Amino acid sequence: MSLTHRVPDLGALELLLAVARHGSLGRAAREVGITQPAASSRIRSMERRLGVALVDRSPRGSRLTEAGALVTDWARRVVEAAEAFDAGAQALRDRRDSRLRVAASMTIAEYLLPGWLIALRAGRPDTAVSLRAGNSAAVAEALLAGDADLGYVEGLAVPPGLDGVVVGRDRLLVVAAPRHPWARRRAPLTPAELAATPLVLREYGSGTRQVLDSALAGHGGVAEPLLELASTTAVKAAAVTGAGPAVLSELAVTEELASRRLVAVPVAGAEFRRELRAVWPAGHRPTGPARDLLGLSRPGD
Amino acid sequence: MSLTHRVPDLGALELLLAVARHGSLGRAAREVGITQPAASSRIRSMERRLGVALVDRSPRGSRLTEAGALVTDWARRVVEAAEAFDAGAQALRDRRDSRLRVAASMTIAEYLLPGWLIALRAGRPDTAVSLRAGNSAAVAEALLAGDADLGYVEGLAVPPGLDGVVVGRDRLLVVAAPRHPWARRRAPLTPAELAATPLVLREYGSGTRQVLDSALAGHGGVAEPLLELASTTAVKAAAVTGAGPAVLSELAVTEELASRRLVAVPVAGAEFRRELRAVWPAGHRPTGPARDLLGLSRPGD
DNA sequence: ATGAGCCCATAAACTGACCTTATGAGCCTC
DNA sequence: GAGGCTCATAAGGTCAGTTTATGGGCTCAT
Repeated sequence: MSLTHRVPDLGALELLLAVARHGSLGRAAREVGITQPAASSRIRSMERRLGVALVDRSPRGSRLTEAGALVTDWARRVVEAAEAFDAGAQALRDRRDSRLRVAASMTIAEYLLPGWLIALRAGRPDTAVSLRAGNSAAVAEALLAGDADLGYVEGLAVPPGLDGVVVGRDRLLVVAAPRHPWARRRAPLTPAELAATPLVLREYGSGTRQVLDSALAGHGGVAEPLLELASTTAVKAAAVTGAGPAVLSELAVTEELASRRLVAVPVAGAEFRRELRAVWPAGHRPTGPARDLLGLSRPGD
Repeated sequence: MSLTHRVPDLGALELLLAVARHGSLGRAAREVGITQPAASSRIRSMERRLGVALVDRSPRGSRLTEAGALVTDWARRVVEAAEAFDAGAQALRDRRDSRLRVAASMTIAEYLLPGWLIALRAGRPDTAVSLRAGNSAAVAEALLAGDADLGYVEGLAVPPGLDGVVVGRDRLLVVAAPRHPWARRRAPLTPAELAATPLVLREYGSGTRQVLDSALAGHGGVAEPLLELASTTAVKAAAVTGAGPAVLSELAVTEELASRRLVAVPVAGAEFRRELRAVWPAGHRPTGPARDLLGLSRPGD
């Protein structure tokens, strides 16, 4: 039936990665903390389930088969997503009294922060991080009230009372399903055309909506939306199924663009960039773990 | 301990997504094929494990909490990776006698094909697909011998005896850890500099290596590699930890670039693009399921 | 050549997570 | 207030994955 019955569980995938690294079932077993027979049986049952031999066993160790190498690469992506899940969830848990309290806008919390937290944990395993997600105003408020040590916002400017540095850039992209007429255009869209067309947008789109509104203000403003949906993913899904063009953060659609489930439509003349900034109360440069995290998120310096 | 104890299993994540979609535990349970009490207990145990309330229960249904919405988005990425795993693995299983036999180069098989197969399954659930991965020569051979119905290759030209269409473009990027001096350069690298620098490269890098060699042939050829590693991921890992600059497919590093674990270094004057092509025996345009898959991979037409 | 040390496989028994069925309680609509 | 929906709790069954114990194959050094 469903995924669960066809895809091995995370433990099995981790075990497979360990086998790939070590070239031995026994040593892989030790790494993930089980005994060798358990590993043997688990890999075998995974091979049965997939119907493909994954490792070549020999008295001198085990190597991945060609198919095994491919499966391992797919498994790695699943495990990496699970690590990001874990890093985010762990930060979400420690509501109060954490050593490092971070407040971030939704896009950053969703797509970037988990990666930074994985890196932070690699360097400082004992740092407990807590995370609050909200719009720019909420982030600023948390920082100024002393409820957060470091913030991340996306938008056009640093909120008043805060200092900040740019840690990345994001673009809003106009995307459409490959079958949509816009996907085949030669000429870029004009801002006026975009403004006149009903789009699929986020409902509570503070970040996205704000940039879009200000970019199109001079062209008559954004048209009445075709659909207003509650989550980024809902918007993506609507766009993929061809409901209409959507405007989404570049970070949210890298996957879909690579696999061509969505196509980016160039727009002439309008600037849809927005800065991603780390912010803190004016005059109080972050110290301690906040400084470490800041360093990870702007690694160029 | 490890990931498995902190991250809910795939079934629980799917259930959570179903709850988000339906706004009700009971209906979500029905969707994933379990009973309502099972769903209730599973969601509860997930909340206990994460230490965060995920859904607001009420006599009129259940809605995600704010934290729940964030967790659900992370969960979705895990589930999507699992779906890609499944699509790939399923194709790998049906070695022989499948209705649609695909041969693809490694990069395409790894990063793009699973997405296309998910889409193919959505439209034609009963099509059994089999997959062989290999370099361009192996793909061509399989097609000409009648062992494959459709092929995908990356490279500079269509192999002799085949027809093909471009289904996408890929760039090779020079990437370095954020702390590497190249990450802070203002001026683009010159091809000669690149050619003179020892790099981290794939060992059996037919595709990547071929493009790199030909692009740098006029500048003295590629220097002796710093490291030669067996998998794309090993190369990425080495680059991230600062072993040295690497040259990798854009498709392989979108994640790392977005989270700034790696930085792309511009190169002046050298063209590192390569075409991704669907190919078939000359004169035998694909029909049936092969045509469907071809349509999915070049959705622009 | 023979024993030590690595590799993996198999067998039997234990454990626990997850499932189902059965039931109850709260809220809303008619 | 009956019937619809919602979710929670309790009791019992099932099965995957675990451990411990054992055996066989290969290689290397003595």
